[in-house]
Amino acid sequence: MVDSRAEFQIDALDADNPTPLYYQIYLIYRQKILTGALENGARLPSEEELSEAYGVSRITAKRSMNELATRGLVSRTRGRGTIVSHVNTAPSLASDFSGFVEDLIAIGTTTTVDVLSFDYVQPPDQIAQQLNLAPGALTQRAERRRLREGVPFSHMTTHLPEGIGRTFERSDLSAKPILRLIEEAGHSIAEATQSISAEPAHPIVAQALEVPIGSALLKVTRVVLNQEAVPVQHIEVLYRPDMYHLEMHLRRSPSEQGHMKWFSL
Amino acid sequence: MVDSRAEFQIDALDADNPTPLYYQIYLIYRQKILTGALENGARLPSEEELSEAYGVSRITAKRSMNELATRGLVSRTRGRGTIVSHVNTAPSLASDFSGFVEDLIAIGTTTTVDVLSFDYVQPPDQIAQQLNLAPGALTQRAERRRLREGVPFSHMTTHLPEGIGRTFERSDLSAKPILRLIEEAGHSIAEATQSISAEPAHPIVAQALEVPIGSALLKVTRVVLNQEAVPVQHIEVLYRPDMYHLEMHLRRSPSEQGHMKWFSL
DNA sequence: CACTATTTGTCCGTATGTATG
DNA sequence: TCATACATACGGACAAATAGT
Repeated sequence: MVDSRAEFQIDALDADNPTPLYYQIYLIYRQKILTGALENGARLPSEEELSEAYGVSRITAKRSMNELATRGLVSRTRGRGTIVSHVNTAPSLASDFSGFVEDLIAIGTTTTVDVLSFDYVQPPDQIAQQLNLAPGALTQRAERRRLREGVPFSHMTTHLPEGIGRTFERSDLSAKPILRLIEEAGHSIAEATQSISAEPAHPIVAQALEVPIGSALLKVTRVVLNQEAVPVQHIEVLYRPDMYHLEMHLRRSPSEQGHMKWFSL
Repeated sequence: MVDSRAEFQIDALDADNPTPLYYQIYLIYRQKILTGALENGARLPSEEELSEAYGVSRITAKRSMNELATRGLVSRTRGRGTIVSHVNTAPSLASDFSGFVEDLIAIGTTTTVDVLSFDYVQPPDQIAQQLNLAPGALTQRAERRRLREGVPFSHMTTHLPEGIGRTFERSDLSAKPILRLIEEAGHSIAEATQSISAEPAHPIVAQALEVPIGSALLKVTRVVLNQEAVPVQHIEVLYRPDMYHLEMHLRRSPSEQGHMKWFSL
């Protein structure tokens, strides 16, 4: 029953969280600007209003605004206030489920691939299990990064059974989609199971995607099977939410009209 | 070409991020424990190893471990080290796309609903547009929270056109699924468009979901249409990734065998 | 033109939190 | 545990630019 909240009144910040207050407020408005909730030219609350709304001193409110200003998201002028000075140039790519991003040459923009690491390792238990591997078996682990117009876009970690991995080289990974390499190794791809969640950016991933540590990423984990139902690939992809999102269409199944059942298209 | 990285070497923490170092390290291991990457009984690195790996003083490393200990995630004993003492009791709920979570009375566990706020407002432009409303039209905005076994699970913000909203009361929202209320208002639900992304926890949401501000949440935005293709609901749901994820099965479409096309089941 | 309200810029002193050796 | 350095946050006070009356 948390209802003591007027029109634009905002509840107190998290006191348990040691993240500085000015930074928490900075993050809130940064998000509003990057998601387009606050458009270019929009005026932010005054320092007085902010300190009122969040229950902080004016100095702290000011600092959060200055943080936005030094990163070029807003411009500030005495007597005029704080104005958004950021044009949302790159609307986030959308993907429906008709194709993997692997093959997104769509939308006119091209993406490039960086291979960040490439080696053969004993995979974590969970991955070994999902790939149905014998204990101690090796996998080819590759970390790659996809960029659109030079901006990092997604971070992919793939594990392939060693037998498949040995059929190609590190350099092939930046040239061809990995699913094509698997097919060239003689495995006809048939189906996949996919899990979608969210995860904070690990320091390594944060660096690769050029986002702050701990910022929210969309996570897709997928196990791909060949026609004999043998797992041939485990992939975990972390997407920058400001550059990518999934879209899908659901339609109610006629036979289940009374039961709120749906299926996706 | 970021490849300067040994086996378990971990890169430096984010210096730009003013979040305290001990807290950043705490969050990293908290995540590993909650996601099950570190299972109950597993041993964490020693303070010495941590301070080495992250480039911080031993005191800072110690503090991050103590933070885990005071929250009951690990237990620490002199000479023995730091041991995970957390059993992953509630494996995260999975939903395929055969049913909305609205009606997840499945899996034996029951969920309850809190109504956090309930009012009539002029919606943000983007929502007004997606609901195809005239400028200035009102919507019923309700913020609700879903809990499983007392633990907050998801935060839902719904907007309904005023005409539909007026057909029921605030108290109905905690008793019946909202889609059922819409149907009782005479709208037969036919299809929906859904967008999936990730978002950091806003202070208000963080409080409602009992997670740290800024932690990663799974975001699902859905517009539901009735049989006449008129939008009847806009809903934005934020899920705790440790308690919920989406799962789906993809099968290659036979006709597109050569083009890496898939469709979901 | 002055007058006023608004809003940001700058400065002080002090208390507390973070991180180091 | 201690001493030290630095960052964060507070309240208060005053200056300077902007916009409207």
